[in-house]
Formats: sequence, structure tokens, C-alpha cells
Amino acid sequence: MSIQITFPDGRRKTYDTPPTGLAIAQSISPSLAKKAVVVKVDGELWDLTRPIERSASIEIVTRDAPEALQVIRHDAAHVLAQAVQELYPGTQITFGPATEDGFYYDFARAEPFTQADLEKIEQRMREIVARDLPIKREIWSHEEAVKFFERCGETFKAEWIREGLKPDEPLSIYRQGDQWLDLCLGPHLPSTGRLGTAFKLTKVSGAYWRGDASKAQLQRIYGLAFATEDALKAHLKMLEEAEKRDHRRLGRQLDLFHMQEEAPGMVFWHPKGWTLWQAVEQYVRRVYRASGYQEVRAPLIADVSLWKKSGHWDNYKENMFFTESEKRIYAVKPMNCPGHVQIYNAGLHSYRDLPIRYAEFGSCHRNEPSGALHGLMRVRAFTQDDGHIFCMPQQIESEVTAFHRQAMKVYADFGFTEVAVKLALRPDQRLGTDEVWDRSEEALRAALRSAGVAWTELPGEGAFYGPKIEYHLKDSIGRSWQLGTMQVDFSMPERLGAEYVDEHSQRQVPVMLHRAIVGSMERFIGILIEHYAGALPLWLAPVQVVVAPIVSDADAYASEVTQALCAAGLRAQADLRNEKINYKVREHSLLKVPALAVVGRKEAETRTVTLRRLGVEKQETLALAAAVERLAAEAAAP
RNA sequence: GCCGGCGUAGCUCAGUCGGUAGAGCAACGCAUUCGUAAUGCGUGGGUCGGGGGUUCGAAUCCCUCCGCCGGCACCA
Repeated sequence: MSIQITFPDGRRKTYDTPPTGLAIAQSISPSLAKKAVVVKVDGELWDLTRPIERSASIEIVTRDAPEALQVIRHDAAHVLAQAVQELYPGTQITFGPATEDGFYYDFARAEPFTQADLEKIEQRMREIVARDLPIKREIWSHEEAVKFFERCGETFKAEWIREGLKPDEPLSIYRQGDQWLDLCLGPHLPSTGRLGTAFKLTKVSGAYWRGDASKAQLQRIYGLAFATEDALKAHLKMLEEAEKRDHRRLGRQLDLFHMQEEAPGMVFWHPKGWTLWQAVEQYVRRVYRASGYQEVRAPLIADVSLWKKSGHWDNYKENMFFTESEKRIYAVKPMNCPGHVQIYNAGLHSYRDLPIRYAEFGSCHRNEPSGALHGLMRVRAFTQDDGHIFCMPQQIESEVTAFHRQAMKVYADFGFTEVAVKLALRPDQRLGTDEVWDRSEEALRAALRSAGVAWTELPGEGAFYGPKIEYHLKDSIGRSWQLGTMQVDFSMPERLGAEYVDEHSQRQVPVMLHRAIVGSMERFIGILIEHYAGALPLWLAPVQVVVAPIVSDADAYASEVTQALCAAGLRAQADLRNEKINYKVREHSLLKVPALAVVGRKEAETRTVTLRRLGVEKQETLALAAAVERLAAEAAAP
């Protein structure tokens, strides 16, 4: 028997007996063996202790390699599980994967874990690391594994093996020390000591068994884990910084909006916040016009009969608000599409008129589950930059690609470049035949293909009336939110009786495209605030310039400067309070005002202003007219 | 909706063992006119999220409702 191992540099070595990754590393250098985490065998990550029984190319993965992190994190989850079972006998193990910054493990236990428990558990984890228990991989048969876990009272594990895994496939079991083991795909570190100390348990929460709300609720423990202490520290620092960018905190600090108990999930916009809103709205309105949309406005409530016809009653009523008057029941609109179809239906349309594009800053109410609400990101009352395109099937692709280009331009104008594109496919609860869904999904794929973008697909996540392209952006703490969307809908136009007359004088049903770029104004503004940490670019800033006199002798001139700035279309304010300039600079800096125009006696005499930009200590003194001109030019919307 | 945590002045927060609520900032008043991130002194401000209970007495203990926060589920 001869096994040929190829190294990354192309060198080869022949072995008589199957070597392990650890042995190979050891033969290269003891320090490499010490740093080794796993071994990559023909591109696949293997345990260092697993014999390599065939010729292969290998690469030793050390703890500083990016692939090492997921192994370290996954190991941390297992060490957590062992610690919990040692401390709390009777607790069942379920699943515990690595996450983006650490790991979690779900346990079945009647008593929830407390913060004090977390400290004890983390302490025990450190002990398990110190014990440096060997981690060994074993292969068990399906039947053997089910029996074993049932005998131990691990009913969740046993259920998973019975229902989630194929009976004829052998299973890998990882034994950690003599006592503890878990079913796992691996790979793992050779021993618990290699996990290191750069981990920290962070939070507990509930989680449903197999992600299903109708099944048992488990106790999830989350942790962070990194290769080094420094990396962990850096991550904690990052989280602290992210908290300062939180739009809920900044919304209060910058006096943009508030929410209160009487209107959960609904926003009270303050003057400054509404100014920001208007800046965004006016920008989007220009986009509407430039891309051939006609702006419309539909009622906020309509008789339920309309929502029964549209399919919302059957598919969406859990999320709708209702109201009643004179024995009629009305629904508060959760979407704008049926309203736009009514406007479309008010006239007769020729195929020559298509595509017809309607747009609306559509105010929608959705009765979202209370636990889903989250600042401006997830609300119950929101306004969409909604639009519906009525077109013929052969026009779908060009409409979708044009929309895509427009959307990417809008995101770039607001400073966003990292937009994730996803394609959400047919959900279980839906309208229309499979054949129609095939067509709709393929139409969107074709458009994305021709736009030349990369996308990921999300099976089961489409709207009940059609598949959708989703545009996602991340908030300050890395949560991803859907902003824009483009959806193909072959169902609703027919249900609501939309028609056009084709070239043969025959009535046809148009296709409807649902689209939004910023998505919800609320969510978009939340993302904007976090993206800029409150320091909005000049064109969006609620207050663009504050004119601050140094002495009251300059008050009159300061008012004149303010008027000149306002006359040039700038949002300018004078700060005539009897405060020192230091105080004013500090306060307006904290309020993230992008430009400060300081005027003292000197400026008043020479009719100049001294400009100071947010966060920049260097100042520049220039003639009043020149300053106005410069700021006005800079404040122009893209 | 589910699990857990939290709710005290406009904001950020303290409040011990159940003994009748406090700080800083902000606000207001007075003084100060000052050149780039906090001028000084003084004053007012609270149904301790709502309701109920235990107790001689509740911010504090118990029940319940509401909201918020973290996660899960949901998310056109």
C-alpha cells in the first residue's frame, strides 16, 4: 500500500501506512503541528487525527487561516454543550453550529438559563479547555446511533437521526474525552486545549426545535469565539462602536423622531427627521419622473370585498388592520397594488400604451407580530416608494433590467455600494399555477442574467402572488434588511380584472410588476442614519449650516448671513445664544451639523465667514458670496 | 406570537435589607461678550410604565396588562 501526499508547493511524499494530518505537520515542523487546526484534503476540511487513506493533495490549515475560525467556533459550541451537560444533568443537546462571529448551541431544558448560569458555564468551558481532552472521530451505524441516544434520553438527537438523516448512511460521532460525545459532521480540533481562550458567552434566547414555531422551544446560548484574544477584543470594540451608530439612539440624540407606547411600531417624525424624509422623498420623486412613472394616490382604506378579490383576505389577513362603519368592514391597506389596479381599470388601455407605470408614496399598515418590531427597520405603519408597471409579457425583461440599473444608481447616490441581490422563489401559500410560477421565476432570472449581476436564491420566500428580486443592505450591527424589490405578478391583474386591447382588438390581461427601490421610507432612513452614523452628507442633513456669532455685536451680520444662505436654498440656522464659541462648536458638532459658519467682529467688518466642517479642525475664511455659492453647489442632490 | 431581560426627571443613569426618591446633562433665572468640542452661580422638575394584591408602610415583594431590548418564529 502506497499513499502519495501532494503538498501545496507541489512537493510529493509517499507513505506506506495512512498518515494523519497531525503526523504530516509534525514531520514538517513541530511549530506547524502546534498551530495546526485541521487539514484540507483535496479541498475538504478533515480532522488532523483522521488517517488519510488515499493519495491526495493536502494543506495544513493553521489557526490564523480564515477556514480555521469556523472549526474553532464549532469546537467552542461542543465545549459549551459539554460544559452545560456537566453542570446541568438532564439537559438535552440538539444542534450547535458556528456563526458569523462565534457559535451557539440549542439545549432542551425546562428551566431557562440565567446570566449567572452563563458565567458558571463559561468558567466550566475554560476548565474543559484546560483539561485538553482528546477529540476523536468514530463512525457509527444509523441504528446504533438512534439506540444510543434514545438510551441516554437524548430524544431530540434520536429524532433528528431517525427523521433527518438517511438510514443507510453511517454517522460520524465525536467523542470529547471519555464521557462526552455528540453526533457531528466535523471536522474538529484534535483536543479541547486547542480551542484557546478567546471566547465569551454573550446571550441566551429561545429558539424553536428545527426552526418550527409549532415545535418545542429550546434554550439557545450564544457566544463569540476568535483565534486570538486580540481578535476577540477588537470584535467587542467594534460592537461597542456599532451601538453608537444605532438609529434608535441617534434618532433621539439628533431629534429626528420618536415612538411611544400608544402607537407601537409607528413613528412620530420630528421637524428635523421630516426634513430628512423630504430630502429623500424629493430625490425619489425625481427618479420616478426620470424613469417614466406617473405619481398617483389611492385611499388608505377600502371595503374588504376588494381585498377578497385581490387575494389578500385569504393570504394576508393575519397581517391586516380592519375598521368598521355603518355595518361595512374596511381594511387598512397593507399594500398599494390593488389601489393602482383600480386606477388602471378606470380607463381602457391599448397595447400601444403599455407599459404604464404608476408610482405612489404609499402609506401602508401591517399588523406585524409584536416581537418583530424594531425601531424604524420593522414598523407597522410605513410608506413605500411603491410602483406598479402594467406591461405585456415580452416587456418584462427590459422593465426589470431598467429597474435594476436605476435601483443600483439610487443606492450609489445615497452612498451604498454593497448591495446583496436575492431572488425569492415560490412560497407554500400562494396564488397561481406552477406553470405561471415557472414563467415568473424564469423571467426574473433572465433579467438578472442580462443585467450581469450575481444573486442568491431563497426558495419559499416569495410573495404570495409572485417571486421577487430583493435588494438587501446591512445595518450597523450586521443585520441584513430588504430595501428594494422587483416582483412579477401574473395573478392579481386577472383577479382584479385589469385588461388591455391587443393589436387584434382582443382583450388581454397585462402582467403587473411590483417594484420599490428604497422599499420603506422608514427603514431606508434608518439604514441611512446608521450608515452615516448620523453625520449625513450635506444634501440630506436636516440642518445644513449653523451660523454662529462669537460676540453679540456680530448678531446682525449673522442673521444676514443666515438669510443669504436660506435664499440660496440652504437649510441654515443662526445660533444667537449668549454662549461661548467653544460651546456652540461642541454642541453643533454633536448634533452632526455638516457646516458651521463662524462670524466674529472680523468677519462682520470684512463681510466674510469662517467655515468649519464637521469633524475638521481646519477652518477657511472666505467672502460671504463665495461661501454661499460653494455650500449651495455642494448641497445639490445627486 | 414564543423564550429571556428591562421600564425611576426631557436625556443618561444611581437608589442597600420594604421605611416615603437622587446625580450629571438639559430646561429656567441672573451674571458673563468670550475666536473654534462644555463660563459661573442659582431655581424648578417625578402618580418610580398601567392596574390589582401582600404589608402599619412598596420604586423595592407577588399577580396581571402594556411597551421596549436581545434572540427565535414571522417579514408583501
